[in-house]
Amino acid sequence: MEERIVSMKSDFFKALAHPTRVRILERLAKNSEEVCVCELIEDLGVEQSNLSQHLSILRKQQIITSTKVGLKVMYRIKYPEALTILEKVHKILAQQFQEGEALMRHLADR
Amino acid sequence: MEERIVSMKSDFFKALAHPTRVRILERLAKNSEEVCVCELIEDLGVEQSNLSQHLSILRKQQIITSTKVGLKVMYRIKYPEALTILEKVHKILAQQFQEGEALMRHLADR
DNA sequence: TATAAATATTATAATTTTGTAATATACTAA
DNA sequence: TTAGTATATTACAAAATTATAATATTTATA
Repeated sequence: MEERIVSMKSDFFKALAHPTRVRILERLAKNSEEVCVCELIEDLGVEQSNLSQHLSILRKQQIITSTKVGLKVMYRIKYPEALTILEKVHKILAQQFQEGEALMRHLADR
Repeated sequence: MEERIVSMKSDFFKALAHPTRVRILERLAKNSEEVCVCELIEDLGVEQSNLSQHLSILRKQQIITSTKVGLKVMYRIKYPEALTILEKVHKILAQQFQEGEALMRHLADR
């Protein structure tokens, strides 16, 4: 049971473990209103099909939700706590930058 | 450049996106002291080689650090903020449980 | 009803991640 | 120096993730 919770936590992190999905959340965070898929396609510059799959992954984790309005589908963040997690990661990276570690490590692995 | 930061954020989440790595962090969080690899092997019940690789991934992201003491290598959490992130995820899951969503979704995808 | 627009789903090949097994390294003690 | 202990690294096959392309679904409108 504890086993299962751990697995659910790692699933949560998996949902955030892709640049496009991080960008989706940051875009939704910007104007805390709903954003339609069409606008996300424009702003993020990714393929419609690809974006749709990434949205699906975030939706399954209940990090975002959507409502259909006419032809369009509007997405918004469901758990604002997810945003504070993103902010915390940003702060950790900032700290690592100060110590000169973050960028070097990042560059090393490419 | 912003592009690169987004990529570093998703790399950070990737480091947490595995049950064994979540368990490593939670084990290190328990007694906020150092823990040797041998103890982690015991407690987590995973292969030595496998554990070592997971430790390596967390080390690269600077989430943990190690010091060698004789034959043993002691690990500890480097950025305590990483733990608060884990706690936040726990709270989000708890909320989702209350709404009856979390477990169902988890079970559905197996 | 037929067409078009917006989004989702499916299939699939390429890439990445993972676990196991084997080997290597670093340190201690005899 | 030799043997033993603790941990890391490497090689590789299996499993999971990803992007692209093709197709399907839903809704609006002519």
